Amino acid sequence: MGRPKEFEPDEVVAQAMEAFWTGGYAGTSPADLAEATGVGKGSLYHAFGSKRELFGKALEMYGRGGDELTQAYLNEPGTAKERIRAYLEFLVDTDLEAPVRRGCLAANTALELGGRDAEATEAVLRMTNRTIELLTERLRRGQRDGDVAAGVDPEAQALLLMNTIVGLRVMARTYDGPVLHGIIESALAGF
Amino acid sequence: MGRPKEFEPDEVVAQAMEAFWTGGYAGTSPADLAEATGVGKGSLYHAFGSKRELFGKALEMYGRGGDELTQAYLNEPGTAKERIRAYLEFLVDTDLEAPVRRGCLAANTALELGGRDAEATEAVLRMTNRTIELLTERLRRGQRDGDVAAGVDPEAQALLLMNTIVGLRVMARTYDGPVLHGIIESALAGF
DNA sequence: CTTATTCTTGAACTACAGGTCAAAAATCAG
DNA sequence: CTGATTTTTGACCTGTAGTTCAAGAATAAG
Repeated sequence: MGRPKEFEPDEVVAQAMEAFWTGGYAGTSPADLAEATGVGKGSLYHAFGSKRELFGKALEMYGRGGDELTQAYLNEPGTAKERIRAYLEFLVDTDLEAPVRRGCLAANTALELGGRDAEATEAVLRMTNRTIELLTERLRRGQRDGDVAAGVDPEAQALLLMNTIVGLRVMARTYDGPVLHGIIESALAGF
Repeated sequence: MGRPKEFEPDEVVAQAMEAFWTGGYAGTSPADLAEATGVGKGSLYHAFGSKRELFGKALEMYGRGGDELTQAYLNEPGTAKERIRAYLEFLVDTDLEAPVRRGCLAANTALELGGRDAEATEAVLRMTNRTIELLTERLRRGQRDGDVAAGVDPEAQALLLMNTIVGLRVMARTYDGPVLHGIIESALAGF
């Protein structure tokens, strides 16, 4: 009973996520969030407790989305290298197509809050570790399928790829498509 | 004539740079800057005009320092791979040793202001381009000296290295030494 | 010493961040 | 309809960001 909510919490979190993604944590004010979500400031506080908690939910949602996306890309038919290339190109291209270069919410958060906010740091760490895990698995499968050389260390290579991805998403702030695609090709030449 | 300044502008810029490096642009208030530099808020404004202008000077100083450092590391005796390894390890180690993980001012700025502040974006671009240039030259010299394979494309490899560096400095926010050094070794295996 | 000039200090100001709260509105149980 | 419950709304509050400014202090020229 009681008055029913006039919004879908998940939808609001999704819109808040977009706002934080574009503006950063500190750079997005409660007023901004109210405008982005169409929900009054008071209601947001009533429903989510604080700006920080809402950000937590947004980060979580981002992690889930990224996980699904990574799996989807890596599991489509093709060799490990083909699928990883497609994944990296997707990341870079969506970044470049966006009206505002905003990179990766996780990387942005790592830089903005890393070290200063334990929970956020952990959340980011979980996401990157998960991606490394998925990449490692995909490389292992590539070795079983015979399209990745047996001499490759899947975990080390996955770590290097993760590092490359993080780099790309920062470089996407200042460099353009051809440069970024060139980097992808160079990175893929390593295995 | 007139009353003499009670501080060395360069010293103040250096201290402001440290403060911005640690706290980010938005995260460092005029009050913080006054405390970090030991110069009154009013004097800072009198001498530098605005927080943004002071940040500009700090970025510039950071760029000069980075440039010198890069040259120093790359030009010491050794093969290209040895010198680049030493350079990357230096970057990672100083980052890890610092009481506060603060990464790279340029990368931090790219993420915080990239796209939103044209001047800052350009300043960052100049720095990375300069580093790429230095790496390219060093690889070319390696080819002349015979310690880098002729088949390597110096510019492409330098771009990839730059991307790796950027990645490392973000990853340094959440990962520890062994992981980061592993990434360095994997990255160096590529040429 | 006077004057012009430049710097310092601290108060003051406007704007907005982040958050709270009381009152009104919407629902359901009885 | 009444009461209990939950949400919405918008006013309101405290603190701080970023900046400005007037007054005083330190210097050099004449």
